[in-house]
Amino acid sequence: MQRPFVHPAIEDVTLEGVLYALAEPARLDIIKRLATGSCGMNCSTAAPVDMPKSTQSYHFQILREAGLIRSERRGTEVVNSLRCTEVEKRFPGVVSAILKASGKSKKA
Amino acid sequence: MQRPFVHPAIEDVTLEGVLYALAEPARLDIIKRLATGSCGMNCSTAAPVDMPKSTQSYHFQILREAGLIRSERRGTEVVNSLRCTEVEKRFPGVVSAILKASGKSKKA
DNA sequence: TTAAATAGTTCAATAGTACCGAACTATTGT
DNA sequence: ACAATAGTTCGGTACTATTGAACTATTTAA
Repeated sequence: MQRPFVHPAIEDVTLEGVLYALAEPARLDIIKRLATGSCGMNCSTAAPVDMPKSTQSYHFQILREAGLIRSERRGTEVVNSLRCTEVEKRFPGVVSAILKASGKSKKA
Repeated sequence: MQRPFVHPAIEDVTLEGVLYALAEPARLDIIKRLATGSCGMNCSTAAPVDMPKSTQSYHFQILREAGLIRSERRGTEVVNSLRCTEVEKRFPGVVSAILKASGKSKKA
């Protein structure tokens, strides 16, 4: 039996959970990818290329439970979309500043 | 022999490191405490009350290596201060938005 | 100048979390 | 009904966090 996806209500979303989720480069990557496209993406498309499916699944679960994404099954795939508007209202500037900063790399 | 404190140059500070450091509630707590006082604080003062010293030391090291604080020995104690201005210039809005958001708690 | 007090660091062992292959579930198309 | 596709769950291994005990650094006082 597969458990249905759990999405916390926006008022139950915690800053700790959001930061924890975004602190992992692979997960921040997923969020960045979702942020570029305007529509939802399936897991394989949103995740880094050579990441094992079980690891993908794990990271999507963390992002979902942190309140950053919404996942819904559409046929054989699971479509993931950002909950940016809600999260931005709850913690103004946090996710947007992180996304903006995420382009920067270490200078050589 | 005790190793001297290591402080990364601001251009070597990574978003990943900053988020990782702040994703831990104990460490965010330390940063919040340092942000309220305008001057530096020793480790015991800045850390949560009943945290063992070895754990304190570990967390301060993470914050230091992430580039969020500067630590310097002053007599028997180590004075820690924020590197907010620098970090804010490198990743505009990130730390300030997190600090602003950090007051919010789950609704009952 | 040594001894005690204070403040923090380091070490090493244990406890907890992440990662990923293998097996499983759900849905669609033939 | 069967194969294909997309993702989930399980369980073992590998990594990370936490902490008591021992150590280091500095100051103060005898």
